[in-house]
Amino acid sequence: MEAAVSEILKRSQLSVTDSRKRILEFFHQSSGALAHADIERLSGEQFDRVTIYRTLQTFVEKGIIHSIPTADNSIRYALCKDDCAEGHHHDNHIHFVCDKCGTTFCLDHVSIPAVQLPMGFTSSQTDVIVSGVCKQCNAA
Amino acid sequence: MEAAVSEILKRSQLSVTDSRKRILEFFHQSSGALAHADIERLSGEQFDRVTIYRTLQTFVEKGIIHSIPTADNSIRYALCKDDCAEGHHHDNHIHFVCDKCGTTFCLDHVSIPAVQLPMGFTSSQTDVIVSGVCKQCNAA
DNA sequence: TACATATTTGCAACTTTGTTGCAAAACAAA
DNA sequence: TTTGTTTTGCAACAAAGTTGCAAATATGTA
Ligand SMILES: [Mn+2]
Ligand SMILES: [Mn+2]
Ligand SMILES: [Zn+2]
Ligand SMILES: [Zn+2]
Repeated sequence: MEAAVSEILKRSQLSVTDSRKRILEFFHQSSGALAHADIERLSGEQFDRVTIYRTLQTFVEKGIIHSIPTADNSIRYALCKDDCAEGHHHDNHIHFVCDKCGTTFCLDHVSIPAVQLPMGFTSSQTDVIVSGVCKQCNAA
Repeated sequence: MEAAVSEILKRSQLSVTDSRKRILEFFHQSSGALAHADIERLSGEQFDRVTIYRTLQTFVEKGIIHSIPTADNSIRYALCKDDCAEGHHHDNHIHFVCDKCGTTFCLDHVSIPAVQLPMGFTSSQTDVIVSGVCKQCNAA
């Protein structure tokens, strides 16, 4: 794990530092998306708040994670899959927020439905956020 | 206009006050959605920030306006159409954010597409935010 | 390995955004 | 007009995010 995250950082031409390794590990260990506050909690007093802000920002720029808009207006982040690179995200999937456990999932295999816009409007991006109850919570 | 907004307030069983009338007028005069900061700017020093927060909250509860999730994580609000009432919103439309002018539109006549969720997931609500270039900006 | 250079971090100070309690002001009903 | 209820503004606070800068850490080279 430790070696794997270092590789990812190097591939993105980032210096390999404690905070970056640690924060990237959190994402690999988590099933859902993480907010700034989650990382702050997970890391205890290990890093300064500012470092977490800057690390998340850097990861987004490098195409390592993407940010997720949610209905309750809290920014969350999740790992990008394959083909995101610096300045080029290709995260064409919908997001699901569980009303029970609060987890935010990337549903990678559900593609974004096409919407028919009124005349004159042109679209560059479509975000879909579905809320409801997730698999785990429905089973329980 | 002044009389019209007073009517709406009374219908929702709200006291008719200066701030409520004024803020509701802003929404009727605006083509797009408004954020708290927009209202603060539009009203100058006329009202306290706290009053604006409380007024928006009250309007949402009464079904007069609805809040709109946006990709840049700023809450915006727009007027509800017909059949929203206290505690019962029926705003089944998508939202469009223009990358050029920044305006957020409610596209009332575009219905929410159905998405096929993975086994085990059940949905209660779907939010769709399309970004791109709006009619006005495309024409210009 | 040691050094020089470039990058990142932590701290402090600050801004912006949002919340709460409470007394004064405004409103609604009689 | 009077009375009781609701709303407002103020103050104080909490949470969230930003910026500049010096110290610490990482990287590439000798
Ligand atoms: Mn995602
Ligand atoms: Mn709307
Ligand atoms: Zn769940
Ligand atoms: Zn536009």
